[in-house]
Amino acid sequence: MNRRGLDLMKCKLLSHSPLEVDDLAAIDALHYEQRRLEAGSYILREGDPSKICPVLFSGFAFRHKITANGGRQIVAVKMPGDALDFQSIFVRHADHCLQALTQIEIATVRIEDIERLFVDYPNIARAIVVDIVIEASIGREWLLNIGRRNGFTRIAHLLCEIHFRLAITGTGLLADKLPLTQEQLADLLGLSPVHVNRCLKALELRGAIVRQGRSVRIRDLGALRSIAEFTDLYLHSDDS
Amino acid sequence: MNRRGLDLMKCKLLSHSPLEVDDLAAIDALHYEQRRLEAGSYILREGDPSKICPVLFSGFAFRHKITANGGRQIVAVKMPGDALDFQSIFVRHADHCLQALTQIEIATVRIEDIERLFVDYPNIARAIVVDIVIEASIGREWLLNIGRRNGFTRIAHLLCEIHFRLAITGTGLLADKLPLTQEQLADLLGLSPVHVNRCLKALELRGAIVRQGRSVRIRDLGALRSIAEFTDLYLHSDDS
DNA sequence: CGCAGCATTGACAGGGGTCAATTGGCGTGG
DNA sequence: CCACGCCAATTGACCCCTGTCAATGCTGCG
Repeated sequence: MNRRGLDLMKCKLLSHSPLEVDDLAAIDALHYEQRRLEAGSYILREGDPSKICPVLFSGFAFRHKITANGGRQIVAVKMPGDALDFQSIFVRHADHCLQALTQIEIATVRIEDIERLFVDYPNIARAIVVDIVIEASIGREWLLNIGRRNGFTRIAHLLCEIHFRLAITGTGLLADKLPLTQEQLADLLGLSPVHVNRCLKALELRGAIVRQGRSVRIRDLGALRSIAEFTDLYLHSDDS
Repeated sequence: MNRRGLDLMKCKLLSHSPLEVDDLAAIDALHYEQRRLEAGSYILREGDPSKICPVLFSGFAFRHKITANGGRQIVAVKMPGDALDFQSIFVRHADHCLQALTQIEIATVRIEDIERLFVDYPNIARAIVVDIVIEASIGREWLLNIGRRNGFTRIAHLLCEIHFRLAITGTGLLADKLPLTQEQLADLLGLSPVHVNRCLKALELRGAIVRQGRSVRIRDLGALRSIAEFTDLYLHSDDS
């Protein structure tokens, strides 16, 4: 069976926390069920009780919340190797929805198994919490991004972030195309789809990105970084 | 010596996590130094190494981040009883600034002492992580608030949140006045000070709040809740 | 090859930002 | 106890960024 997903997760955890051989062995020994989900499938809905902790093998997923009058805000994006819901270990109900962005493959691990790892393996426990803390840090940067940067800069910043986060497990956005529609970008950035389109056009005029068909690709990472004044400190990628 | 602050913290932790007698005793045995800080004092700056974990005895504090061109965004507000920086246990450098909002009293505990609690007392470890997870959940709601609600609704939502969070340790905002200037409200909500003023005026016209002098007070919590479509699910106040 | 859904564009409007002047509250010093 | 000065709040004028609406192009898929 394909274990690439768990390897990616180990890679992610190792990027910020020191794990020993027996820690890694314990992760390898995890029992899980692999499933493939179509783009748009719900993995978890707001208010659901916590039962599983899915790990993302391939594809992208996201968390979102919805306003009473229908406004949707994406509050986190998850990438291959990410554990999708460590927090279920700690609270009874989900405070947001978790949904597949592209077609994805996930491994569902029973929450009790993760809890056992948390109790029995201090290094893993720490790695899990570091993971939660880093996601929170990314959330804070998003608050700054949405609250205090204009559309143009905001998009540039997001593209930088996705690039650097993908780089942690090997690839970056320079190589791949962005797996987000403009409507999803809009929900992610607190903008309207139309305005996202305008800003993307402006970024292309500046030579920072290329658009071909329905896909976006980074062309000049340096330009993008300087537009966004991007620093990757908040990703804590070399912290321990 | 005044132990009211640590009692408040125990109260906060107990509101979401079951702690036993010996857990509470371990907290009581913590060695700490009490300090008083003026409004505006920095407790921690972005990039600082992690050395201490302050607990807020009285007054309010906040986290903020700054854009390269000077825009400031407040990304969290902390209230009496809150531990201000559990996350320092897990990452090497601060990714944001931590500052006193009003005059405050804090107890500084050495990070090693908290780490020891984390390792030796599983219940406390869990309570600490739950605390981190809840702060992250609040951050997600703020993303929704800033990204998808207009100024008027956005302020109403914030006032509701502060009221309910204060209620966890006994008081609510109905009784007290809001300890935030309009400029701070602006930085908190991703608005301009002028627009905050306009929205507050509108909220007063609706009868939801009262303003006297420089202070804001909730007058009709029900009205405020229905304007903001407020639910306190994301505060996880009765989760375990 | 035709349809469905996303992307693109223009026109227009409004929420919210900016600037600047004025008011008002409150602490401080005389 | 009053006057002064500072800082926050308030207000009006103006404009731009961004949202909304609607029409038109694309493009990938069945």
